[in-house]
This record gives sequence, structure tokens and C-alpha cells, in this order.
Amino acid sequence: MSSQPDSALHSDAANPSRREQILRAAAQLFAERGSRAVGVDDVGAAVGVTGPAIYRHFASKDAMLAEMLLRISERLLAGATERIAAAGDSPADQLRALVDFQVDFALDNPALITVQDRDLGALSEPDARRVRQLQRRYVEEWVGVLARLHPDTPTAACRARAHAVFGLINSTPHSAGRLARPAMAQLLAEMAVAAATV
Amino acid sequence: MSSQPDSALHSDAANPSRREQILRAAAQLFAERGSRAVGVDDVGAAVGVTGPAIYRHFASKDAMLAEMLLRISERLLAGATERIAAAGDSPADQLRALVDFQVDFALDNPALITVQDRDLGALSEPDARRVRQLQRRYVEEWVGVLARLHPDTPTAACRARAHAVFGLINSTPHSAGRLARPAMAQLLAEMAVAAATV
DNA sequence: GGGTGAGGTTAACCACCGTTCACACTGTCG
DNA sequence: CGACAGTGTGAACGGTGGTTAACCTCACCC
Repeated sequence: MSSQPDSALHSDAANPSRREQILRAAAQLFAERGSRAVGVDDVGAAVGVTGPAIYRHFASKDAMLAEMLLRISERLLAGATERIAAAGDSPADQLRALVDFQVDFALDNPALITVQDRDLGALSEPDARRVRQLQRRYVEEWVGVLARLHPDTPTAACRARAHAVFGLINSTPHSAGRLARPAMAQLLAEMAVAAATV
Repeated sequence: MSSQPDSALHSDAANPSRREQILRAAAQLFAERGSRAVGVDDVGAAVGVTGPAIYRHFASKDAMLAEMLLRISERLLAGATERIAAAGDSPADQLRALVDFQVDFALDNPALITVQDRDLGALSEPDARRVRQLQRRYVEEWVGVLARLHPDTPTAACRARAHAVFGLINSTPHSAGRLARPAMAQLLAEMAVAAATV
């Protein structure tokens, strides 16, 4: 149950396993209507099965949401540490790397962005705690870079700054599709760097 | 039913009518847990009555949410046009006025900010349409100013820019309380102007 | 003082939805 | 071939929660 070696083979992105299909469809639906407003029947229908079939792949609807949010947080945290390490020592370069990473993620996964900050409250307390911890560590990666960029501003201000930059970049779901992807990416990155640097 | 002359007298902010108390309590609870996760019993309990008592003041839970969101959108739109008019002709001054207004609103009403973009989907289609129309007009106020500030960027880019600035300023609910109010207001305004001007 | 209306209460109704159950089908492996 | 694991289905169960109904109380007023 815990480690199926072929699960990796199955989820080959071209031919995703049923489990992955469900997670993707659920993320889309959750983003559109909110997790509490979509029924398991809706999720099932989106992948061509009935509602109860979901329970062959997930212990519960809550477990589905929990896995979704945990994965997002893990991907973000891993990506951030990786990008920082690859960016060298200059805080300006590191900031640029973080911004590009977050912009790409937000443009690639608007649904996940929406679900992550809308449905955190629907998680059980233990799950919510784990997600929040990962999120906090992600924020602290940013705070570290911002602190080096603004040596004489208190940490609390850097943290507020980080949240503001997230808000800026994560606005994509609200202004989706209006602008071509490359133009949008460039605009957001410019604005984010400007806001973080001022 | 439609126009009670004394309703204005009742809701004197110091001694709010029961209706106002309910709306405020509901906004707080909706922001914390999401409107679908809050029962009418919860809202009632928050103002010291039982759940069904709500129905003496609102036709339904949905009507409560609808009124809440409509009021927010109206306040924002009215405030924006007013501030622009008061700011004179310079687009830079107008931008500054809009930013200050939005920052004040977000810091004063974090709960409303949260509810507005989280629970729009819970509205009936006619209500949602009205809210979206007001929101669109609010955005267009910003777009007008931004377009004068960036004369040779297409309108779509200005719109994306506006949404990004909203995201930046509306990040307050995520970083609430960490920083003292004046410092927070100044930081957000600086960042917003920088992002809008770049 | 009795009629009236606003605002509350408790109990009950009912729809929705997450979850479980008993069963069916399909492939694979011994 | 027969056992079995995996996956899906329709039906049923049970809790939750919005809404309604019936009744109460108290201020107000002719």
C-alpha cells in the first residue's frame, strides 16, 4: 500500500494512472467551485466513473484534498531550495530565480494555486498542520533571500513583503487567459521583482 | 420591505441593528471557514441567538452572502471613483490615491477581502453576475489610470497589471497582525506603486 | 386592557452527500 | 480451469444543515 514500485511507471504523465486522473480532475473542480461544493459524484463523472469508485483509490474525499495540498506544498518547497542553490550567491539572482519559479508554477497550475489558499481550512487539523509547516518553510526561503536584499529591515517586514509578492504572482487565476503566456510571465516577473526590491 | 427609513437610524455604527450585527459576524465566520462550512446556527450563536432567528432578517443564507458581497463591491467602486475625482488630473496622483484607498480597505476589512474572492462562486447566477459587473467596473477604474500611466501598453496588459496589484494588496489576510498597521500600510503602498509603475 | 407586530425559541422536515455494502466483471497467475 | 486481486456499479444508510411551522413574549398604542 505504501510503496508500489509500478505506481511511478503508471503515472507517466502521458498515460496517467486513474489515481492521477482523479487528482487532476478534482483539482480543477475544486478550483472552480470550492471543495465543499463539489461532490464525489462530480469528481467521478469528470473521469468517467461513478462517485463511489473514488473510494477504490482514496480513503476519503478529505484524504484526496490532503494529498493534493501536501503535494503542492512539497513541490513548491523543493523547487525553491533547488532554484536558490542553482542561482549562486547573489541575493538579486536568487530573488530572480525564486520569482521565475513561482511565476512558472502559477501560470502552469492556476487551479492548484486557487485550491491551495482557498481550501486549506477544509483539511483535518493534523493535515492542515503539515501543509502549513511546509508553506512556512517555503516562505522562509523567500524571507532569507529578502533579508539579504534588505539588510536593515526587520524580518517581519520581509515576511510581509514575501506574502505580498505571492499575492501579486498568484493573481493569475483572476486574470487568466487575457494575455499570452510569455508576455504574462514577463510582466508578472518584472512587477514582482520591482515590488520585492523597492 | 424595500425602503425602511429608520434602518439608517438603527445602523449607527455605534449601535448597529441586529441585521448589521449578523452581517458582520457572518463575514468574520465566512472568512475564517468559508461560507459553506458555516451553519446558520453558527452565525446565530455569534450574535447570541439561535439559527432560525436569522430568517427574521434575511430571506436565506444565500441572500445574506449576496448582500455582503454586493455591499463590498459597491463600496469599492464608489470609493475608487471618489478618490480619483479628488486626486486631480495627474495619473501618478490618481494611482497613489487608488493604492492608498485599496490598502486602507484591505487593512480595515481583511475578512471582507477574503470572502469576496473566495465565496463568489457560492452565489446564485443572477447575484454573481451583479457582483462581477461591479467588480469589473472597479477594475476598469484602475485600468483607466494605468493606461494613462503606460500610454503604449495594451489594455489587456493594464488589466493584468491591475489584478496583480490587487493580489499584492489583498495579501493582508495572509500576513495579518505581524506588522504594525502604519508600517504595513506604508510597505504595501510602496510595493504596489512600484509594481504598478515599473 | 386587548390587539398587533417584531423578533425569538424549539421541534420537525427534507434534501443532499459522504460513505459503505453486496455484487459483477475482467484480467492474470498458478 | 479456478482462485484472486483490482476496479466499477447501483442501492442503501446516516449525519448534517437549510428551511419551515407553531408557538411564545414583550413593547407599544389606541
